[in-house]
Amino acid sequence: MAPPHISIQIPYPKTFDFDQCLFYLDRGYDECLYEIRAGKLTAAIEREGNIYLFTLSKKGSSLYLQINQGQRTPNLDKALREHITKWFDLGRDLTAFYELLFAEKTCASLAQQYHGLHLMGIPDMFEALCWSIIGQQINLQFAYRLKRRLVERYGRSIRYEGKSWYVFPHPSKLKHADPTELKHMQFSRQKITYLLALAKAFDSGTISTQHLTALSSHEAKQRFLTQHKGIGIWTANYVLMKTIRESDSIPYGDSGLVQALKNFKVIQDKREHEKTNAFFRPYVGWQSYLSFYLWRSLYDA
DNA sequence: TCCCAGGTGTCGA
DNA sequence: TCGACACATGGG
Repeated sequence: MAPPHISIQIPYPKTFDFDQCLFYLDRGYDECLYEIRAGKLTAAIEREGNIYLFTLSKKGSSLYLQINQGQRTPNLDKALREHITKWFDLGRDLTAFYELLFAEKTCASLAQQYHGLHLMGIPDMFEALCWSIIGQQINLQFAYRLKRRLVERYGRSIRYEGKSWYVFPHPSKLKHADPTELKHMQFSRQKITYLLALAKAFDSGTISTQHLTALSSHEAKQRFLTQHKGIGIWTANYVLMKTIRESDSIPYGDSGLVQALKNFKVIQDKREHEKTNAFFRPYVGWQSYLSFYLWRSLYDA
């Protein structure tokens, strides 16, 4: 175990506010892959077959990452740094986005209320796709419960101070999951079919982040994803936004997005597609961020 | 009981 | 291409 005083420093851009991000991560759902307590984030991560536990906190103008469990190596330091940078989108400065919000006026309050909130990603594409499928057409509370059952049954874990810390199940493990068992865990037949097919596709290499990022256009990426059963346009856009951080990936039709647009009086009905498009048009380059901020606004509505 | 929730697939016009 | 509908389950 690494001595507790050893920690990795991770710098962040001036538009970043750790507390805003922690608030988003800790919205009161039964999250099973990390824990937030007293301004610190603790989570497990799997690298090169080993599971490590780390805690992330803020001191001054840097984030500090402490490894609680697992042997520390230079490779691990680098991997953790990359993981946090991807998860919190630390490579991005939001100044231009805030200028746009102020210029467009309709949602200018977002720039003030959530200043420093970065788009919280899901770096692992398999996890992002599974999570999208789990969450389709059910309420988030139930979706989190299903995720917990899946993770605790098929995910690897590490013990630390009397508690198990899980990482998301690996495709090679999930592809062998028993459909009957998943049914007992309250997964619908559709979700079971989609999840098992997805696990097989990842395990065989049919779907991979490398394949996806190699495609040239947003449309090509959408097509690549939506040819798989269970992945529709909403899921494709959600994953492109959360995993490879496409800047203009709007999850059209999303019920939360529709609600937020109604709250801001942009639309009155979800079928007002042209009004929605016109609203998003000036935000090219930041449409994913705008969608994310609109989701965030729902928790204060 | 009814409607909705961070949808998707299928079918028929 | 588009709308209607089935799927599936919990919460308000």
